[in-house]
Amino acid sequence: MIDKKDQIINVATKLFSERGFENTPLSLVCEMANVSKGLIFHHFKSKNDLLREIFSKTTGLIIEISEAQEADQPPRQKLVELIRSFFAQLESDKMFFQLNLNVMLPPNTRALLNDLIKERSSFILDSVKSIFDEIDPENSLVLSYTFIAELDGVTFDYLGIFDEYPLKQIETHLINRYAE
Amino acid sequence: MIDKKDQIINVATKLFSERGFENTPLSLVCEMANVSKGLIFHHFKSKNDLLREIFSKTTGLIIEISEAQEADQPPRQKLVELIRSFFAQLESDKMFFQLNLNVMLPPNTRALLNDLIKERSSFILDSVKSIFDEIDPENSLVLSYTFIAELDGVTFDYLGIFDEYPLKQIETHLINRYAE
DNA sequence: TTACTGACCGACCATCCGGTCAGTGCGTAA
DNA sequence: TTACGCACTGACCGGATGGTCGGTCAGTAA
Repeated sequence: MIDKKDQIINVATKLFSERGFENTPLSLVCEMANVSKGLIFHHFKSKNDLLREIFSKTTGLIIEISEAQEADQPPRQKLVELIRSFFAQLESDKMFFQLNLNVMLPPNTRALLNDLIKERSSFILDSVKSIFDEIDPENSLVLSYTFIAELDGVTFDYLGIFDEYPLKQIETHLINRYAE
Repeated sequence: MIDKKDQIINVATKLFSERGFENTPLSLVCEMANVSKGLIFHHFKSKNDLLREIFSKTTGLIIEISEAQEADQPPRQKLVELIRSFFAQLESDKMFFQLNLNVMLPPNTRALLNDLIKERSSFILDSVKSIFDEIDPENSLVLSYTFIAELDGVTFDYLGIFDEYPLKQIETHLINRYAE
C-alpha cells in the first residue's frame, strides 16, 4: 500500500496541472486519493502549503536539465546538450511543465511561490550565462535571456497554444542555430 | 460622466490583469467601478461572459501589431517592423499582455476562451508564415513557430519571471538576428 | 496491561461568491 | 399626462470551499 501522504501529493500534482490550482477543490483531491479532508490538513498546513511542497519538488527537474552537459565540452556542445535534455524532459514530463505554467503566472498563486520562482530563475540564468560567457562574454547576458526566452516560448506555445506543434523540428532548428 | 458599461469593462480589465480572473470577485469590480452587482448582470450574461468580452477586445491589438509592416517592403524588413511594433506594444500596453498571459493558460479560463484563442493563434501563425514564405518557403513553418516562440517567451519572461529584463537590448538582438 | 503517539476520519462551520429578482426612477414616445 | 422601456439598485439565495475539531484505532514502548 502506497504511503497516503505521497498519494495526496501525486493526485494533487495531477489535478493541479490538469485543472489549475484555483479550480481544484480539496474535496476532489480527497475523493481521487481516497483520503479524508482531515488527513490533508494533518500533513499540510493549508492548501497553499500543499502547492508549495509540490512546486518545490519540480525544482529538481530543472536542476537535472541544467546539469545535463559535461564540464569539459566546448560551450556550443553544452548548449546543444542543454537543448536536447530540455526537449526530452518537455515531452516526457509534460505534466510538470504544465503545472509550472499554470501556476507561475496567475498573480495569486504566483505571489505564494514568489521566493521559489525567483530562486529558480536566477539559478537558470546563471547556468546559461556561464556557458555564453565562454562564447561571447561581451553579450552573454542578452544571449542568455534570449536563449531562455526561446525555450520558455516553446513550452508556452506547445502546451498552451498550438494543437499540432512540430516539437522535433523546432528542436533541430534550435540545435542548428546554436551549434553554428 | 463616463458610460457605466465601459467603466465596468475598464475596471474589470485592470483587476483581471493585476489579480487574475479567479481571484477577482465581482464584488470588488462593483466597488471600484461604483456600480451595483445587478448592473453587471444587466450588461453581461455572466462573469465568464464579461471575460470573453474583455478578451475579445484585445484581439484588435494583436491585429494591429501583425499589420504594422507595409506590403511592398522586403520580407526581412517586414520582420524587423513586426518585432519593433511588438516590443513597442509590449511596453506601452503591458496590462493587455498581462491579462492574456494570466488567462490563456489556466485550464478553466482557457477552456472558456478556447475558440477565441484558436482563432487568434492561427491568424498570427498565418501572418508570420506569409513573411517567411518569401524568405525560405522550405522551412517557413518551423521558422514561424520559432519566431513566435521567441516573442511569446520574451513576453512570458518579461512580465512573469525576471525583475530586471533588458527589453531594449533583446529587441536589438532579435532585430539583428532577423535582419541578417 | 497501560499509556502514549500519530495517522486518519468525517461531521461541521464560517465565509465567500456568482447569480437572481423585485423594485425605483428617468427619459421618451404617444 | 400616461405608459413603456431601460439603466440601475441592493437585499437575498444557494451552493461550494477552505479549514476545524473531537474522536477512533493501530502500533509500540514501558
